[in-house]
Amino acid sequence: MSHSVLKNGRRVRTGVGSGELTPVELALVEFFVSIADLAGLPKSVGEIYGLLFSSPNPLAMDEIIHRLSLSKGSASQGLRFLRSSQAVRTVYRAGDRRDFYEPELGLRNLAAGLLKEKIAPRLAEGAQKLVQLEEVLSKESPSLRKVHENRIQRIRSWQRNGQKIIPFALKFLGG
Amino acid sequence: MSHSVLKNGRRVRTGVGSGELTPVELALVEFFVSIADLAGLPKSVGEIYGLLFSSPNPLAMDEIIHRLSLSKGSASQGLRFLRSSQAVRTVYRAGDRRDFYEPELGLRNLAAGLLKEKIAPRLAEGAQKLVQLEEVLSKESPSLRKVHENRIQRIRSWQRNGQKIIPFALKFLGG
DNA sequence: CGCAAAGTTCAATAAATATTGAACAAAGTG
DNA sequence: CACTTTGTTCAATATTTATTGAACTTTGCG
Repeated sequence: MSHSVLKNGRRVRTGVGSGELTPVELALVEFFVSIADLAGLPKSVGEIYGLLFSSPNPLAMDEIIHRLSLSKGSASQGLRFLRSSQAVRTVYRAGDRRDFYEPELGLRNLAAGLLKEKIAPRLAEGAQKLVQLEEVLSKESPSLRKVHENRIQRIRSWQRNGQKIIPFALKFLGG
Repeated sequence: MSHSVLKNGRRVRTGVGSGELTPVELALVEFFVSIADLAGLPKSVGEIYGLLFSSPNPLAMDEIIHRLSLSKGSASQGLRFLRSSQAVRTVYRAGDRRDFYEPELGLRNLAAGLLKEKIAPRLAEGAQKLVQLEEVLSKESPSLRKVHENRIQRIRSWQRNGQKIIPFALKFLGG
């Protein structure tokens, strides 16, 4: 349990040591891993957010690596994603060169971040495909073209309705 | 209906044959593949829905297999998923033993189906984890427990807000 | 019935994705 | 500056997930 590894000189007090999580931390990490999975994000991203969520104070990357037994690469990439989607904030600590991280706790902001970072670009790409589509439409027989124009209208209507919801849903989550 | 490969060795030339898609079909299939990807569904599911979406008339499984060059297994499993999430309906054709499929075109129903089939079970699983969590909470030091109780409250509030949105969002999508 | 077409299942395999770790860059520190 | 700590990048590898195809079940028809 508490292998409090005194690294260089005097790091005393390590509540829980290397690669181990308390039961509560473990449960929270698992919870967020399952959310990450649902959202199509790497497990490591869920683990990192979960650990930060369970921590009373901000953590630095090396602590995250240690507690979760992650590689430096995964931790760096995971934090980059969480930062860029505003799921995590950096916190500065006097006399420490490392960046410390704390989780965003507002669902609204979490959702908005994911939306911007993960979903919006894909939807744009999809819309792009629709444009290409219109170009080839004219080459079809009139009857088939009518069917296809109809269906594409349908997609357009989906897009409009989807757009309309967003600001509204975000407001809801803002509580 | 105009497509066919006569099995007695002769091919009757028709619109579009084996494993080929017209440009419009291709664009629609790609569109839905990118949506499937966004939603964390297998590519094949997107392909199947896309092909059905582009088709003026219902298609049978063997036609889908042929046009998309899919295996029987993928087609069967993909259709099973689409059926179970109500993204696709079976249509009966007199004198034909095969099941024919047509796409659901209403965004509301599509969304509701995905929600029920893919999302809801995962969220239930997540809620389950939270229950386990409460059990171990009591073993923590008072100050840490306070922090954790707080954060778990936060998750609860996320869940409540999420729930509230759903019927509302569906109504929005209802056209 | 017996046969053939339609559809399902699932172990093996292929394809896609995440993770690792070693090489690199940046930024303080003394 | 040389040195150490911190953080990034990305090719190689491990892990996860989807797809295939052959064996099986089911269904309808003569």
